[in-house]
Amino acid sequence: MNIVEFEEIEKLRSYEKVVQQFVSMIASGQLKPGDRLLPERELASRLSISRAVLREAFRVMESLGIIESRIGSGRYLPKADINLFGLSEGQEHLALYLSFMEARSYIEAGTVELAAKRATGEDLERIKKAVSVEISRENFIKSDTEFHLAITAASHNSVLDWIMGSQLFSIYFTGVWGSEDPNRWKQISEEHRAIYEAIKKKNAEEAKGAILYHLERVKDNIIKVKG
Amino acid sequence: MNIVEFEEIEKLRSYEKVVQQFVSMIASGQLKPGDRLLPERELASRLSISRAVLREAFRVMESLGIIESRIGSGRYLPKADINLFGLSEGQEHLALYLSFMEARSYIEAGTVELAAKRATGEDLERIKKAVSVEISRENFIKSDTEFHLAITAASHNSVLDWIMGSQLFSIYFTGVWGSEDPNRWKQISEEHRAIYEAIKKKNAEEAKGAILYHLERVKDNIIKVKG
DNA sequence: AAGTGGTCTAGACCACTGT
DNA sequence: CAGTGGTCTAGACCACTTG
Repeated sequence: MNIVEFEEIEKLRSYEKVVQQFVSMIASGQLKPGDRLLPERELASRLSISRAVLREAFRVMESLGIIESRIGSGRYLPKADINLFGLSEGQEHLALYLSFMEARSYIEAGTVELAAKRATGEDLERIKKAVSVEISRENFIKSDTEFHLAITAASHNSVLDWIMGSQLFSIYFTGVWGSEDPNRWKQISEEHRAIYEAIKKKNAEEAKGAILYHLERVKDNIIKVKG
Repeated sequence: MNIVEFEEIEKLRSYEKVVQQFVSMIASGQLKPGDRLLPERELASRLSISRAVLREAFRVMESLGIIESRIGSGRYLPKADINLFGLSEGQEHLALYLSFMEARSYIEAGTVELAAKRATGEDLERIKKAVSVEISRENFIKSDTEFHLAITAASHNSVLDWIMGSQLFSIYFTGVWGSEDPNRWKQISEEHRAIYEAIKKKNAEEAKGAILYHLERVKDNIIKVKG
């Protein structure tokens, strides 16, 4: 996984910018499951891009499962299974988030376990650096994401790497789920540090326990705030 | 995840057919890491499709990480170390496959655990049906894939569903890893059945143990044959 | 019937790479 | 310099869904 360096980029292709724009609208909740997008032709003119580029973006989003095209009808955000977590209408957003956290608990149980076994000195440096950053409102998403991707890289498994770095996952990582509570920021730092220490000690079981605890806390915190 | 019914479909969009064609060429080893594809304009005329459709296909493959576009140079299959295929080469080939199996062990530990908790009668029917098929050389990939996707569906987690059903995973599922040994087919059926029974009993721990055992056996079998 | 996605045509110009 | 991807234009026709 590449480190996301916010300074350099900006050389994205047109279609990638479009995807990012939609991804962030989904992440922020401006676009919700079940919503219908504007017609392709109209969207193209509003965004000042050609239909061709817009369609490239749609294809990618389609393959990510974040939109559905229905011939003769339009493009939609797939409806979420809200029943699952005992949620009610209007909480589809939260339903998706809980599925995501659930999936992460399995996937990251894997990445930390492997990281504990395989992390090189360089890997540990990157994780340590991510842990050292003091969390603030501004850098919350960036530093949290970097911490989890640093562990992923240390797991040296290209498939897990692909999953954690996928555009779909970035929807959640860049979502509106950041905590506003400075006390929670401190706790997060401590939880991250515990994971780091366990990996450094090459104690896979401890690392696994630490990340599961961390993800559980993250989830509970969101439910408390949004649920 | 939708059930793949080979009888009905065929109504794929043009770009999906193109993606499938490339995916199967990668899975079969006709295309290898480092290979350069033909120029976009030439490929379009050879496949008798418009440049626009071909580009849609390339965008999707790009987002899957299975091709890279280099302006002014061409499109390439990523080199072996970072990439996710190489299914017909020697050693990297195997390393990649092991990454995949490793990732699956974590992900499917999740899907079976959740399936044991959440599977509906309908879900169990689908899994049972998949287990009931007698494995042969012809249906090996299809029936094995269907079994694992049926469990995934029963987990009722859209994120895990997306991962297991992704085109990237299909490269491995449709790869050259099928066993040729009829005795092994029988064992696979038994292992599948054990997983099914555990899910049916809603015994998550047993289901987890059963799938980890199964995946371990699959892996060992491949190493024995290909390693 | 109108709206919308799916696909195509037949070009064009730019930016970049490699020789 | 020629080749190649990135993007665009300005249309067109078909198949399908919805009212």
